Amino acid sequence: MTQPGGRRAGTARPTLADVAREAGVSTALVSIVMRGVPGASDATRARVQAVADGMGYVRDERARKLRQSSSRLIGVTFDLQQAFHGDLVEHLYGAAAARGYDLAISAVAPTRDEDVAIQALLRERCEVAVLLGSALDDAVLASTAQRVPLLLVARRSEVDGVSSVHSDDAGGVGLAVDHLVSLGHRRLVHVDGADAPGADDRRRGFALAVERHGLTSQAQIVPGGPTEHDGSRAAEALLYAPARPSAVVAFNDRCAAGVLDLLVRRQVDVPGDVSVVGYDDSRLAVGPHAQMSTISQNAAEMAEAAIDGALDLLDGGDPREVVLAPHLVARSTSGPASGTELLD
Amino acid sequence: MTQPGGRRAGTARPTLADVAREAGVSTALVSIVMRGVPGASDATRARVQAVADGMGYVRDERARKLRQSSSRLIGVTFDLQQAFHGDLVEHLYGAAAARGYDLAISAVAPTRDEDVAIQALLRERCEVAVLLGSALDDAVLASTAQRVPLLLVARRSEVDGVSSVHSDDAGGVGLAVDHLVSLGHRRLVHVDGADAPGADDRRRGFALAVERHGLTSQAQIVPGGPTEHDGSRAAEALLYAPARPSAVVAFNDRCAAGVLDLLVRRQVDVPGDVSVVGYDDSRLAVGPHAQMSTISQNAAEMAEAAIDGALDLLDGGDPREVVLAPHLVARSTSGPASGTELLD
DNA sequence: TCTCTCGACTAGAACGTTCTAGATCGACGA
DNA sequence: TCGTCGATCTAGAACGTTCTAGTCGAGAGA
Repeated sequence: MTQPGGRRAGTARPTLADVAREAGVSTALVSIVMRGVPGASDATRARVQAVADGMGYVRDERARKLRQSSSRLIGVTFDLQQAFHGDLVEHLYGAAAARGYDLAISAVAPTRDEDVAIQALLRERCEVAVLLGSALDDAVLASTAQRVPLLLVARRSEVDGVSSVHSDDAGGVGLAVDHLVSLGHRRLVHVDGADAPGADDRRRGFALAVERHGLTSQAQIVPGGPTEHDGSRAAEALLYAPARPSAVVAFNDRCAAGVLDLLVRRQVDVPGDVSVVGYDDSRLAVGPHAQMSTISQNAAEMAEAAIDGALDLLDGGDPREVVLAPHLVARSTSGPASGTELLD
Repeated sequence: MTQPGGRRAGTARPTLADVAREAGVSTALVSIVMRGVPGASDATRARVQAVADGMGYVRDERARKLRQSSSRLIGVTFDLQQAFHGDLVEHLYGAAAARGYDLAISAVAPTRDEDVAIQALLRERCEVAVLLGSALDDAVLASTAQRVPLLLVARRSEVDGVSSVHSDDAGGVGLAVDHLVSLGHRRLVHVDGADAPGADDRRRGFALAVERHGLTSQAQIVPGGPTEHDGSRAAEALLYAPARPSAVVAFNDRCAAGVLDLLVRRQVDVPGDVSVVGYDDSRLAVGPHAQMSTISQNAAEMAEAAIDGALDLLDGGDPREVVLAPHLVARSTSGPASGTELLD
């Protein structure tokens, strides 16, 4: 007994034809009414709409997209574990809807490869794929770009034919350094992101910024990584360093959270003794356990730029790289340098 | 110039008909080969496959699902902001694939209502909808259930015709209490979840458990909430309480993180002076800043149960409630009660 | 009165699959 | 020699929508 009485109500969903029969008109007319396009009188429009509502008609997106010449569908891959991706996806929904496009989202996770996620999108026949923080290497990106127009978000692309939207990582770290220097800090340290995407740029940005302020000799770059654990480990090492820094610029918020946690545990006053600045303005930054000063990438702006870039690519525009300006969000983990700092 | 030369390569994706023409066979045969079903000789199978690969053929999932009597599609709504939902979605992918089903995921976020997310799934014609931690009220759930079989995850359902999979919240809190009592703790406090889903059950579970241990008079339930901030606030109040508790059972991990953060800031030793147990075993629990003892809901098991329940519903099975046993994960925020505790 | 236009509506062909119902053909047993 | 069978392949109809190319009146202009 697979189909009989036990079957859920409403499983046989009404189609255009059902509505048309009920209303005594053609399917084409119902289609016109449902889409809200001109071609029907107000009277019949109202009548058909009422019948459709009464029957609980919901259009079949699959059939619609199959028929339409363009599917008006944007594919998005994102990492389930990354909070910032969540923010981006949320705003992508809005940005796409505003331009009359739908989103097909496909998740990436430890047990679900990026390839698998992209393949699923291709099968959905999205017109363009937006990859959030892709970890694919250039060769794979290039071959994927043969199949579908590609736009990378939060990652740079050197691959021919692939657009990208990312923030100015070097500049962002520069903002953090400027902020700390303006608070009187002189001994700055950067806990870097090791080989994480964007780590090179942020390292470079730190080096440039401290040089700009003439503080290179007092600055230091220590090995870190993208996780709390990396931050924690790096902070521990710093505590035993001969000249303890007065301010830390971490690779990202998770790393900064690790740094903060260790400092708090060791009774180091933040920001009294040491200031800490993160990067991303993820949800980690706004918990009460860390009203973290950080560099914000502005997910909404990034999402808008991504959708714009994707549609431009669809219109035959040339691939391009959009670099967004990040901005500083000063919260409670950064403050004036202590007296001893100012003296040296 | 919308279509001309600038167009991305590969935009016109090959169809079954293209492959068939190229290989000199019928579309039906290509379909047979692509699906890997019997009905083609090994020789032609290999030849057609080669042609398809050469042309970069990818099947159109939309057309396929339109044609198939059953779409073999499971719709899932999840909250982009909740880490545990991410874990669940990951395992849902696996569980669905193992049973030959695809997943259509639709996100819920502050700017994207659950209604909107569900409507999108209905348009995709999924056969059954799995709602993670739905916040819809019973009336809306009931009317939605008229349109598509419904299964709630991580939430109880009193609604007729709706299945659910959730863990035994009361029992889980009981495990936490048992654990703490076995470590010698006597003065227990529960920072509750206010009106968050599941908070009632957990509150009840705490009351039952302390009663079971004959500790009701020394136990206390204080108002909290589901966020770090709530936990922090509650912990602050506890520090000023006349009889400081020796162990805290928090509503969830975020709440526990808030508690922990405040305790650490106030130089309260965890678990030396106070033990803290969370609930969820989310990623929050495993950061280095809090190797948190917690109650784990086991996302993988829950996802399996959800898919099983959803497919059972599809097969005409009666709606049912599956209650999973949570288990304790003892990490470093819970330890033996201090001497003073043991004396009283 | 005859044509012309315009609004309201419809018939039927797509879209790219899968499925049902054959067709074709060589082999094999009687 | 003939029918039968199984393996291999194909024609054509679905699926539910949108789109193209109409039809049909009614009113306007000549």
